[in-house]
Amino acid sequence: MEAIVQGGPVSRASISKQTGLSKQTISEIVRQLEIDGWVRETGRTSGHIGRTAVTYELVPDAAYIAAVDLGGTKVRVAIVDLTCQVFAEDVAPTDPRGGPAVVDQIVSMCFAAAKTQNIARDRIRLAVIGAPGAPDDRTGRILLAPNIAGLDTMNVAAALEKGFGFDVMLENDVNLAVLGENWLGQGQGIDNLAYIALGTGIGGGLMVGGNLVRGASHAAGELGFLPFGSDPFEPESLRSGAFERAVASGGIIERFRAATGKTLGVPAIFDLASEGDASALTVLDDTARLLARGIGAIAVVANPQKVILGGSIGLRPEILERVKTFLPQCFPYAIDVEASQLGARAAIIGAAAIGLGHLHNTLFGADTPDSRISLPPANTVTLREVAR
Amino acid sequence: MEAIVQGGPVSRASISKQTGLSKQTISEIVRQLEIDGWVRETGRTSGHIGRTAVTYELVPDAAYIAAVDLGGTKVRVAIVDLTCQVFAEDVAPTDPRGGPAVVDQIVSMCFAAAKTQNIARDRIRLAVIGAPGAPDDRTGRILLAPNIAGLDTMNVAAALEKGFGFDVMLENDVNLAVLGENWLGQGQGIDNLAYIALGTGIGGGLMVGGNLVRGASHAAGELGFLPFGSDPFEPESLRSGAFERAVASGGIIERFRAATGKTLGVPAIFDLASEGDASALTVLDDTARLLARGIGAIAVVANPQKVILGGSIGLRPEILERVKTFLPQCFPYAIDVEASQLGARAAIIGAAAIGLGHLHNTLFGADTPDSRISLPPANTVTLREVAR
DNA sequence: GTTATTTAGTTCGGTAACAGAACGAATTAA
DNA sequence: TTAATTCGTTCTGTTACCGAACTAAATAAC
Repeated sequence: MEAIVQGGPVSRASISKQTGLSKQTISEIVRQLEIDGWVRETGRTSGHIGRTAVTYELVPDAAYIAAVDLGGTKVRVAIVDLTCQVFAEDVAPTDPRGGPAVVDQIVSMCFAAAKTQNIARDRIRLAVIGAPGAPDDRTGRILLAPNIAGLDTMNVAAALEKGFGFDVMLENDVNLAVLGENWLGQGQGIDNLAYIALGTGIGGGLMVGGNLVRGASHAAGELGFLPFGSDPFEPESLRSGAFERAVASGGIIERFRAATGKTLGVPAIFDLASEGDASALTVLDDTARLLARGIGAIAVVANPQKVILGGSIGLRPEILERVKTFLPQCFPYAIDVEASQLGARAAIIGAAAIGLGHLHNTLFGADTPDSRISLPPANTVTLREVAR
Repeated sequence: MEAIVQGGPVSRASISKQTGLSKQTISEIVRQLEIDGWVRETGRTSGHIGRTAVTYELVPDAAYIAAVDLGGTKVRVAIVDLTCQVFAEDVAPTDPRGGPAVVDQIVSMCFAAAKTQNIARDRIRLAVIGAPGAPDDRTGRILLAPNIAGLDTMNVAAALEKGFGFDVMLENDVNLAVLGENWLGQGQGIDNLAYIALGTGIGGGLMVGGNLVRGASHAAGELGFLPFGSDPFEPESLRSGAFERAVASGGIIERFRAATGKTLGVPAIFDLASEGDASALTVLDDTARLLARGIGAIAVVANPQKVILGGSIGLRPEILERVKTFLPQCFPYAIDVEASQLGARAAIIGAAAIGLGHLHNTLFGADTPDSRISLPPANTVTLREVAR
């Protein structure tokens, strides 16, 4: 029934052709789905030779998914239906107490958002939570997430499932971002895709052969520890990452301070650069050179077709244009690099992607030939803002 | 029928338990395989309560595979049976004319090796060729292989299939090596595995989630272009790789020459180091530090559980012990690093692995849930040398 | 030695997930 | 109006399994 998910109104004969299954088989399956309430008739085709066909579509509000992007400073939630239409969305500062307080915050924000649209709680079937660090499937803990207290000492997944009353999936937030780009962003249709989030820190998400790369201990993409930018053998590099020290906002501020004696924030340094300040321009150049090298390192290992930049610094056009200048100077073949158009919403969209794929699979018993996520195509999806 | 492949003599009831299929289904399948000549009875179980069972095994010589490791200087071929027993093996210098001459050389070496064991040509069902560079599935060419002339201007796959008279598969040689390690080497049972071949040059093979990483243009693993070791913005680095210039044999020789004024080959430098020569020891230390950083870079992107070192330099114990010292100094968490025990044979074994997996799949119509290769377990496999 | 228990293997009849063939239904084209 | 095309249903069939029941053949217990 991927054919119904994959397209808008569709006839049974059309599904038969797309899937190679016989018309009688498709008729039977669609009959059952209609009885169960998952699909409905939308009308008939017209304007072509031959008998007109009855068209069917997925019933969008048969179920909803809660998508959450949990960050060290903010938490963003959204309620989406089976066609990924966003019915409710909210952003709030992350509860600084961490642990159970954050769990409670997530649950109540989701249910509050649903309530603003009169979506009953029992229509929400699944929640997907993107969080910094490495979610541990076996223990339900979130490891390597120093920005939020208490998540590595409790079973976050179980607590969320208890609070929500339905299934919860945890995933790294940058991994969700690359999924979101792959689904609705500039990474559509690309099986080998990298995403770099550069801001206060730096992290990466990677898809290889259409699959997310998590790694043996879910530590893939910890780009801050690339062994260049500063001396990787220094103790400070072991703690916070040789590359992150140099390329993220702290490194930018430090390089500007070393050149000018002044301590400014990153936005102010970008402002000075746009006014032609020589030191600021040099700092941006050095940042972009480092980022180009980081992109080269990813390309050497995994050969992505495209690299998408996100994060407060990664989204800056000044950085992208410089990276495009420097990358060909330090890497032997062309790599497509773009700034994310989804921006801060990439992870939410990725969460919705995982949730929809999971829900579709469990509802329709789909047996995908690999672990690729099967989703509606981008042109059937609308992202509708709602007033908060 | 993976159960038969996966174990030695096995009873139908045992297969039924392993696979969850019913006894009657298994009986029927085994009957058909026996009729077709793929399996045969080996005897009966004994010494347990209940009826004794008839045991079956794969008929090893029902088919053979030709495994080939094509390098710039040598070509190594092997003929293996369905249990990966090596019946014939040969090594020869690669024909320097390249192109069609190399194709002819491969074909004739394989058939000659088979003839030494009286294996009829029509018993060989498949050839797997590992070559440097990037095999292009669409055109049958091998790109990025400067060491062997003419492979990027002809359809190598088609020429080999014409010469052999059966199917041919092409794959990158380092990718085959990591597969070999994953199957019969120290990477057994590891889904996230990296292999580094360091000698005249450097290359990497990577498995993520049990799958080979080839990348968008099959350029994954070109470790020579990691952006450190030397300045990646220098034109020479763009040509031959900033990292490769520094860490491979050319870089070792150059660093020793710069320190001593003498030009020696790599083996001689290692000899001097074992005699306590301070400059030679420093050169080895620097090489290992660079290699440790390279391992760190792979770990940052893909988080492998283990890294296996191969190649003439990578196999040196002096390098491994230094890498183990330096890696914890520049990377925040432990990575298991080992020197390959398969050594120069890793790629041949990987070729046999791919060939066997492919053959098993086509013969038994196996529908694996993902693209993992299904192979006999290591303990049923013998690598038997034959006199040449 | 006989009986009880356990495990292997076969037979019989059945289900689920499809499919080919045929044909009626409903539209446009000639 | 007829011909051609496409949709959808009915009827019958195939394949890849399965449960239930039973026979066969071994060890364990008495």
